[in-house]
Amino acid sequence: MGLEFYTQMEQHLYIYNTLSKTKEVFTPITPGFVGLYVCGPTVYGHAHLGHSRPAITFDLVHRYLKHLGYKVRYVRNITDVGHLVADADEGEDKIAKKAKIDQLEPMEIAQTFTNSYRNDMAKLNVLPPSIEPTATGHIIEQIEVVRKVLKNGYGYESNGSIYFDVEKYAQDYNYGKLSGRKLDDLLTNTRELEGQDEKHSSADFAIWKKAQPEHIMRWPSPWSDGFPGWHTECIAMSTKYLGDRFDIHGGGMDLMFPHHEAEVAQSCATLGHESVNYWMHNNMITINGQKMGKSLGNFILLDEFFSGKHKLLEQAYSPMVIRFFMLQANYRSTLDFSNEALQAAEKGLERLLKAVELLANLNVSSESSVDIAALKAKCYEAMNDDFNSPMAIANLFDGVRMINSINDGKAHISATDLTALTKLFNDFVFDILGLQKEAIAVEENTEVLNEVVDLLLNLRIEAKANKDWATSDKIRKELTAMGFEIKDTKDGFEWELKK
RNA sequence: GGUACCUUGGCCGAGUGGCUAGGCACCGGUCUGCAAAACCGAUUACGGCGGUUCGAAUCCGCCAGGUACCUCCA
Repeated sequence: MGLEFYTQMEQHLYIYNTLSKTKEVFTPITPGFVGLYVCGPTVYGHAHLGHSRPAITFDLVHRYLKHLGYKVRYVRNITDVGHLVADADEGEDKIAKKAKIDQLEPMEIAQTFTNSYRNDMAKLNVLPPSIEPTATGHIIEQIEVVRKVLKNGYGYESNGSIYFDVEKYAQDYNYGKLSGRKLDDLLTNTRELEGQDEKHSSADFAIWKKAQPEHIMRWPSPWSDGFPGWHTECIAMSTKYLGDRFDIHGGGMDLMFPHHEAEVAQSCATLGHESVNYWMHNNMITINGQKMGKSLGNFILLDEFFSGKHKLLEQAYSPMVIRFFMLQANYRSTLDFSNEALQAAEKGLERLLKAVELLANLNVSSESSVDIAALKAKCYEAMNDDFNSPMAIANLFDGVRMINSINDGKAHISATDLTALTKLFNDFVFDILGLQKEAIAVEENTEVLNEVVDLLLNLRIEAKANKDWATSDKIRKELTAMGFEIKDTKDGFEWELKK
């Protein structure tokens, strides 16, 4: 394993870079090491379906890079500053005001939703990042970024707030190179909005905001008591932990502009060069063909998927079904959620995991009628092509058919090939795709349950021996209705409890 | 309104110029007392119109629909 393993793989890993809009060969800055930064959640509510897409996308990236033998430092921030005044929902109480009255600390709210987020991510089997920095923990670093922007002449103060001077910056650098925007278009197409008078230009963005009286999250700075602008947060923390130049920066496509564009600008304005070599953006999610929004009534929390408690959901969907469903689509495509699609994914996942279990029981032959090396090559080829998990999964299903055929005695496999096939499936299904077997629903009294079911099925065998099909079918039918799956075999029966 | 991207069979979703994606559903067959599971096989396709090409789902243009951003906050 390790680096030797990587160098053995003759293919290169290609990554689609938003900067160039092409797939580029991935070359890390320091051989053997990868710095990966991903924009994390804003902790002002429980995680919804939309949060899972970037988390799972970059978990796949993280896992695959590790699998290739890289030592990955994965930084994913927690945004816990700046939003605690008036929220997106006008109708709701302003959290800061409420916080004061109810004796709730804003940090307590942030902590609650941070814990909730981590809990949901763990259920989705998303590996924790190496570093999970908070914005509130890096105020000094952000003030330092603001100071450098001012010192280099790319910012100005206005009534205690500091703004990034986009037009000045655009004279020296290409503002819009990441998102494909043109500054002229931005200036002509921007509508006039209230509260913009502090800015010289509508394209400028705040890097330090003076706090209004009701804003209780505030820090002293040379300019005012206030808080850092959101765009400053990520560039301060990414470069702190990954260096002035690092390999990969990820996030949702919705963040490309202005957030990531502003990061590029601040990087150039403070360091004189860009920090990020590869920008990766995951696409968005729709539900029944519509975008997700609170006003549309299709806003579904992750926990509601897990419990099935939402009016649009016909049933509960386990975290692994959500994960598998997402991995069956390319991360750069929009993905549409529906009950029908999720139920299909649930069955597909079951088929895949069942085949993995069969691997341990396969009989070996002196020769193989299956080509494991070719299968393995196709799986890596897929992943090396910009993390094409749907293609990798399609290849794994070819492997599933092999496994089932061998199990049926219609194909055979040598001991060496079986070892290779088992390793391939363990690597891809568990390590790279990050799937896992579901916890068994019935955990208590399992032994007694086993005995009772076996007893019933043995009675059924007797009935069958007597050709008493009525009794035999009644037992099977009722057990099936309870959620058991009954399979007759040559020697007797097999059963399992579904869900 | 502007910019970018997308539109594949009953459903989801790969695929960038000629070659079976895959999963789920459905149908036929093998197996089974009958089923289930598994295996084998069949069927259903590239939004609309026009163009380039010997040949297009794949390139170009127009139209329709969708998504994201274009504003504060994150």
